[in-house]
Amino acid sequence: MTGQVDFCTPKPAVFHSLNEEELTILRKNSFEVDFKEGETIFKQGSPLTHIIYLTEGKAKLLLENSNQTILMKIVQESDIIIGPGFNRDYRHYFSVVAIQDTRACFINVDIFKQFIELNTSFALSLIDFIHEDTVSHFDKIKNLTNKHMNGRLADTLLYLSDDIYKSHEFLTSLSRMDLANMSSMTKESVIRTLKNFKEDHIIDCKGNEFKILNKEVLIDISKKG
Amino acid sequence: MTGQVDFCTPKPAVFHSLNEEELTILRKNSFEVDFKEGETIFKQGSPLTHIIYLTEGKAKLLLENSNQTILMKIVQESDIIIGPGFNRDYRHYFSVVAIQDTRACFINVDIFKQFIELNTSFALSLIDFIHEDTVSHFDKIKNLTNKHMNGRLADTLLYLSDDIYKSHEFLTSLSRMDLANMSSMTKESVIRTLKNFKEDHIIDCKGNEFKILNKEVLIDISKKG
DNA sequence: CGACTGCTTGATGTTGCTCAACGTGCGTGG
DNA sequence: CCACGCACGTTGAGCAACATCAAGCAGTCG
Repeated sequence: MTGQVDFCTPKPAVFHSLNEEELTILRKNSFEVDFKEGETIFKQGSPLTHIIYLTEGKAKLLLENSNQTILMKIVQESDIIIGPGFNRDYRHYFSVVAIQDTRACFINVDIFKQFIELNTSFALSLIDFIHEDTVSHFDKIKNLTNKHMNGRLADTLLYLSDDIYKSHEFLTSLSRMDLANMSSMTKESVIRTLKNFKEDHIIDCKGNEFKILNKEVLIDISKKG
Repeated sequence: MTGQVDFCTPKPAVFHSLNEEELTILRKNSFEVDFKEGETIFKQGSPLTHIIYLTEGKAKLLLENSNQTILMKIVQESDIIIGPGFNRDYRHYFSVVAIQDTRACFINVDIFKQFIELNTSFALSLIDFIHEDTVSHFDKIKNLTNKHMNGRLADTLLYLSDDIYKSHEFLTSLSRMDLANMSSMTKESVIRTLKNFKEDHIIDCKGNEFKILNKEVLIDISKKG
């Protein structure tokens, strides 16, 4: 952590439901912190004292385990991060680690809870937001049980291209191991599968630079599993 | 569907947050329907017009797919079923099928939404409830990526024994195929693994009757994967 | 009684993990 | 400056886990 700025601007869509008065309270009770690439924003198991959203940069959301790490998703600007520990055991159920230099806004959890108690349309937006996550969990579970390595890695590449880097060509700071944890395979299998995709001219990659050459085929592989 | 009774009693814990007036509205806007074993209570993809909870019996919650079915969990008396389509696209994201004769209470979805808008402590309970589900999804994802068949089937048996039938000895209407869909394996593998467990005197089973003989070992298998 | 559904078993094939070895770039300390 | 360790990337061989396929069996329902 290198910097700390007070009064961050609340960007996530959930906050659209707040009125001016509430936004003022929010601004007064939140602050920003800068993280460098690789730094942990918060750690699974630690106390959940603040709700967080990113104002800049990207971070990976990790489900950790003695044996294994699962990369659930990449969070980026305007993504709000509320774990299932909120209002329950107040613990973090996952870790969040910056994959770029990142600025995060911290909102005191009690203030956040007050908004739910005072503003029902905020509560409703929040429920919508959590449900959006639920759908992605369903997708993840379906993919894990249905798809083979080709399909899962194709999914990961399409996710990075479409949702995160928003280009068919991107430079990422994610390692082969990260891609493996995203697709639930070993790093060796990631390398082998990428090699196959390259040989079939579906993608091109050198180091951390990726190019999607034939998106249709990639989508096809993702669908067929 | 064989019967229909008006004015069901709201049992799920979420409703504890409602006051007398609201409970009256709830009773007036809900009704019960009886289902026989095997009948579909609602189907994935169909419109979500009612929130449901069971007043009697048990049902399986299924994520369906062209190739595969995933049995996510068993719902039973007092479990409320709110899908992620609520307040979003109003579609069901999973199917629910009775595994016993079951009575379900249907609550109009608009009325349900009104409660969230009028009663913030109800909204907060609901968020807690959805978060509870999120934790179970995390567990499912962890299990799928970490554990081998032995561990996954041990999980399923412990879940049925501890959470559903609440006895170390139970008779179930779930088929071998259902157990397979719960543990994401094939029915053949379920049969083989059950046989191994029997040979090691960890469980005993004849047809649909199950007995857990050595719970400690079963827990151990579940942990080790 | 015959068709059907669910259960069981064995043989066989595939997927993808593990392990081991090696290369490469980068930072650190002598 | 070089030596060294370390993290990451790459490749190949062998093996364990698990699915698929095929066949037979038991119970049940019209």
